[in-house]
Amino acid sequence: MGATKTAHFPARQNQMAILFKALGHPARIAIMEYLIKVNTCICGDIVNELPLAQPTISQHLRELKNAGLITGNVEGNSICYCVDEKMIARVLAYFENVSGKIMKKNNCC
Amino acid sequence: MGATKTAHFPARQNQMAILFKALGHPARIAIMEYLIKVNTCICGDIVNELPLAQPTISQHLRELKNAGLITGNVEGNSICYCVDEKMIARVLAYFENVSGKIMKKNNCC
DNA sequence: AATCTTAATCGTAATATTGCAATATAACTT
DNA sequence: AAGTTATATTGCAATATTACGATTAAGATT
Repeated sequence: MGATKTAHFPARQNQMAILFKALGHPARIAIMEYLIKVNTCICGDIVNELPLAQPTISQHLRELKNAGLITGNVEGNSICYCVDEKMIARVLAYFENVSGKIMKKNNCC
Repeated sequence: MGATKTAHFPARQNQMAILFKALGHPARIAIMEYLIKVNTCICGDIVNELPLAQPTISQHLRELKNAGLITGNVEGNSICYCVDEKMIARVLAYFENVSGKIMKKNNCC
């Protein structure tokens, strides 16, 4: 006991959870927002931008990349990271769907 | 070391991270989706719906409530949980904003 | 080639999360 | 009041996450 019972849930729910989990840390929110702000891809600038050590940033970048939220392209010496629009669109679509279902009626307690 | 350096990030980013973190578990996604599906508020039915023990569900419900994603109202013997539309709307707005900023131009690597 | 720069990886300590059995609490039922 | 039902809390084991110093890997620069 202690590990998430991933196998007991449908793949779709697991996938959404992976996306949200990746966004569930202020450093990773900050990285995403910075990437969106500067648009053109950045790498080690993030280390200068955030109050965390380089290995920690690298670790957070890997998690965002594993979740599919960003991509990293080797560019000579450095690595160029950028937001993956498709994933953002996917999360947006999820909430639009959810939001629509709630709005229908919410005669709750 | 080991704890998130919350104090080093702006409150807004911390708040968004709390919301996403709460959604970052398949059981909590399942609970949210179930609540949305049945609309009218439910309590212990969730225990029958999901493959987790009652204390575990109770714990997940508390986390969703702490994040502000659901509300729980005492109704006689049982407790009636429901989705908080305001929070869903807030997350939706976040992604609409983010999505709009990305769409502008994404001439990335 | 020696050095510098950039970023990943390794190892590890501190802390958080997940899950559940056992127990507690609170309201309802008889 | 005693029993039932519904949910929360406690305590704990297993596992995951967070953060970083030290090191490594790989391309760039001199």
